[in-house]
Amino acid sequence: MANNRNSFSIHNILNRGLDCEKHCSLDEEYAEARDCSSSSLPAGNAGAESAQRRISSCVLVLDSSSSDQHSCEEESTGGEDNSQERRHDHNMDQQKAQSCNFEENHSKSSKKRSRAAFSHAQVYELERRFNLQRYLSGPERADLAGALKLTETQVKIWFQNRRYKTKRRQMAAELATTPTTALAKRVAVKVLVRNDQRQYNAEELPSPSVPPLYQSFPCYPYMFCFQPWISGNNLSGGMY
DNA sequence: CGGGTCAAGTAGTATA
DNA sequence: TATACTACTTGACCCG
Repeated sequence: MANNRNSFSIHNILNRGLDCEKHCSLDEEYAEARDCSSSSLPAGNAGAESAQRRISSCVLVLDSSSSDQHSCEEESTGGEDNSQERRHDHNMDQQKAQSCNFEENHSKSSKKRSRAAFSHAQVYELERRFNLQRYLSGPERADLAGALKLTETQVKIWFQNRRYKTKRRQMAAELATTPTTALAKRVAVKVLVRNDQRQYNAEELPSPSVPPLYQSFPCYPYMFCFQPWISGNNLSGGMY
């Protein structure tokens, strides 16, 4: 699991947010969701569709008011009566109970884990901030957490998950656009014949029993991008 | 009901 | 050593 770590410096971190903005902006995701949301969604774009619903509703909220918790609660009592809104109502109730007592809930080792779902306004603001910068300093995180009525831990985890999600999507996109021939394994092959002359003795020939590839490379999801035979940096998980 | 999404949990690592 | 990171994994929830 820890085999493919990429070390990074503060310099990388500070530059990363700007470098990757073109790949993973909210606008792009929203546009992509819009493009795919009509008929015949390919497999895997269900999320894009729901993202569209989610984001568009966020825009509706935030266009007309601020992004604080009050506007959020007002939104949930608005005219829309779809399931998303019902979910949101539930989320808000859940959050009233959870978000304020987040640390306490964590100290209790309850068997049943509850999943706090953030409100539209909270997600929108988190996304907006994520587009500006992928990493938050301590004070920045505290400010954002305070503004969104979340804990610093929740903001930190959200950014961690968001970075990983972006990376996964980018890797999947790269994989989809990379021709399969480019992923073919490069194998060092001994030159057997050169200028019509044999370059080997019969006993030098390798054993025909070559173990199958899958024995050498366990099948982790997303790991196939880090196959060691791919030289260069194009697919080496080059961190955005 | 299966699969996707998401917040949180976990393990290992880097850094101050 | 504490903290935050990545790279998953887990469990709850939602949707077709």
